[in-house]
Amino acid sequence: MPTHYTGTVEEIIALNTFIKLTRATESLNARLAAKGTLGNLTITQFGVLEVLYHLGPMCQNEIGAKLLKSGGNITLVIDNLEKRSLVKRQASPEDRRRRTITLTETGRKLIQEVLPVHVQAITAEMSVLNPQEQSTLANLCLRLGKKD
Amino acid sequence: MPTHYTGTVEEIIALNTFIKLTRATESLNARLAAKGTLGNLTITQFGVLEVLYHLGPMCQNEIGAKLLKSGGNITLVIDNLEKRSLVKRQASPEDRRRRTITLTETGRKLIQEVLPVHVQAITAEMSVLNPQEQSTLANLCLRLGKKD
DNA sequence: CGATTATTATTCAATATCAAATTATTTGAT
DNA sequence: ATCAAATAATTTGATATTGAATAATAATCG
Repeated sequence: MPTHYTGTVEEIIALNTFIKLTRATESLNARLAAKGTLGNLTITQFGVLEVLYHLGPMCQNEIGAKLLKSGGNITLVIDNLEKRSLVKRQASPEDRRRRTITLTETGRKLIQEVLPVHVQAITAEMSVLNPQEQSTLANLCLRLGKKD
Repeated sequence: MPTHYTGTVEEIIALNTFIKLTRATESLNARLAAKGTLGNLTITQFGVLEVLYHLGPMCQNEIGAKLLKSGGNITLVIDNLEKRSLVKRQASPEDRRRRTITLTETGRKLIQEVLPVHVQAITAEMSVLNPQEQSTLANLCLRLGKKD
């Protein structure tokens, strides 16, 4: 029904699964964005603050690796966060190529305030599946996402 | 382990599932992009050609609804496809606000050529899960993506 | 009929995103 | 120790993406 592609049974199943996975992720994110629980942050900005909050200061490279984003992208996102004084760049003493990124007090306060609200929103959206179903989904996704 | 957030069991499970879902989708797409099976098309351009190929000519609005993209975005993507002569805009006779988008012969040839290769790549990536697991995943995602 | 409302596409401004090129620095091998 | 290769950040150019504003057209309702 969703797939109009003609191919082997294996291909139809794979394509159908891929499409549903993609659509679930996109529509979930669209609904979360519509709820406005991200506190005037983009998804990626939120991700950067969140990773700094939970894992402590780190260089841009590491942030990019955690979030699966390119270096050039992280440079821009950090630029925009820095303009709003949510993070700051510091020279790294051991390696002068690196800039260590730290949360400012403002940044910490913001993520502390926004995170629980956003987690609530995620929890509400996910609740169409019961905990066991969610765990099943998480495990399947974990295997699919491997190789990172 | 992946989630450093402190909250209720329900929240932890939901957040963990959400993160794994997001990462699976992103890393899957990154690996597919790396394979270069998209024939010099971006994901969205591919999506536009694919939907026109399988569902026939339609106006930009409809394309946007299918792909969950904004109107402004579709205008630009169609612009870029039109520059490469892969689609063309036609005035709609019944409604002069609409532009009907049609595949050109070049566009049809391209998507016919690229689609099977890309489906193969998707099938290969999905094959870490057996067909039954894929179906389970598809069903869970379908329920999660509802409300579109 | 005529005015209000809705819909379609476009434009604009801001942010995201990647890949490729560049610069600065570090590391490793000889 | 020196030189080559690797790594970190930045810049640039192209495309994506949204939301808001606008213009053109259509539909509705009083």
